[in-house]
Amino acid sequence: MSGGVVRVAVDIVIFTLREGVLQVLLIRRGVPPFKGKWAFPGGFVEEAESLDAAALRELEEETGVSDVYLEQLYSFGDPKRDPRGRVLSISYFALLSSERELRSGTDAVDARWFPAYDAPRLAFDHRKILDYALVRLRYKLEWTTVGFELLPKKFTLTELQRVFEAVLGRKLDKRNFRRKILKLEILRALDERQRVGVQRPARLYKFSATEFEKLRGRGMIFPF
Amino acid sequence: MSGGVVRVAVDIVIFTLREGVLQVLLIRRGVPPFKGKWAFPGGFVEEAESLDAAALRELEEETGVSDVYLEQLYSFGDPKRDPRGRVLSISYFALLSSERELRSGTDAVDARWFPAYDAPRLAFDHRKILDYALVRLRYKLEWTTVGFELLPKKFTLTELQRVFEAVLGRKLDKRNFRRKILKLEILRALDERQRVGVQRPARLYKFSATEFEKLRGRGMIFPF
DNA sequence: CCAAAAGTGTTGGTTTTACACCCATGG
DNA sequence: CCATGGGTGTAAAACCAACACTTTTGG
Repeated sequence: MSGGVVRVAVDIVIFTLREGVLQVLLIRRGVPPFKGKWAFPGGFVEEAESLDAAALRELEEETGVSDVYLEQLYSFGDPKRDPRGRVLSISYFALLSSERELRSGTDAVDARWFPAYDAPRLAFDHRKILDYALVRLRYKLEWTTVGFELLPKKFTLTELQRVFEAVLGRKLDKRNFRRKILKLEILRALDERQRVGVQRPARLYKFSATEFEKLRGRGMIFPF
Repeated sequence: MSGGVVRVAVDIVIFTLREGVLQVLLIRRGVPPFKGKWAFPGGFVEEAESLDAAALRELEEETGVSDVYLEQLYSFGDPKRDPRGRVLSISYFALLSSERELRSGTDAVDARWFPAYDAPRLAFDHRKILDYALVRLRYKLEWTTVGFELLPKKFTLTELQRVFEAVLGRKLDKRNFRRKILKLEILRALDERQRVGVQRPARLYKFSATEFEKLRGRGMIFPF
């Protein structure tokens, strides 16, 4: 029994959709190293705390949100990634539905949303983490149901399409998109409508978890 | 700056194909905890060593093989997963081509291949790691080109089909399988043949990386 | 000539893509 | 009656699943 002793941090890539743009939450570092640079929210894992619990705790501490979609992304362990010494980063990615607000205590100067595809220079190796998170998000959007996590409980089909377009970075055909989504039978059409502008109100839908379970059974949803 | 101090280990799920069966390498633990139980090869990450380097080193130390397909799988950090104290496990999975032999020094009593879908009881939380590795392997087999890593440089289409069948756990149609693989245009047909039994010799193929690169460009191969 | 695995096409159903117009609403 | 986004169908191409016989070889 041997082995070097290491400190372990979690870093969380939090995505949301604002004004039809995929955005990521960054925090400006107030202390060295990389003081003044933008970085992902995160922090050290505590004694007797699981990795998932640490990620949830940091998320809650830094943004005030809980009960969000969260999954482990990758572990970065280059011995030189942190100039302070050996720090392992277990990265997570989280999806925040577009109607949710950060805790108002979160100082606007220190925490800001940036377009995920046009982020500033990042501290540490966080650029690599972001790239990896984007790959993962694009992939999961197409093959799983995580896309709904970026929307409120009730949403229109056009809003859902905007999520796909913002993440994938390309326009989709409205008719084909609707046919494909509806054929999955994972949405429940509501009687309610929503007026967005001056035009015809759009029907609202909600994600139907029971239908989703059937899909999992058919092996159509990938578990990671 | 704070944070609990943790020891970090890598654990490696090594798959290969023997006699048409997907197998996984296990090592019998000679010391507590879980003395006598089977576990994945692995060990502690050293000072100034990256996670990937640690995984490669352990692989080489415990099996004598190097230059294999290796990718990070997931990090397990339940604080109670190791009775000795806080040990993080960064799990990896590796694919060994079927013709490669372990170092003969590897004692047959202490290191053995087991059918991956019928493994014995495992130490620590290694059962969870194995399940996760199998999910990942099945998925990557269908969507990437990792399948070739389980075969020698030159192989017949039937051998390739056996890899798919062993990993996916179901029979595939020979004609459909061949059409699908050949349509990808990632194989180069060789002039050589290989006689396996008494019957008609089978044509040999090799994986063609240049064609593979074209596929990546078309977005048909997922990068993880 | 027998046994064994290699090799090879067709058809029907499903899925995907490309594409354009009418509808409901408020002002 | 205009502007705006909501909502809808069809046809061609590509893809997928099911299915059986002939070929080559050594003994």
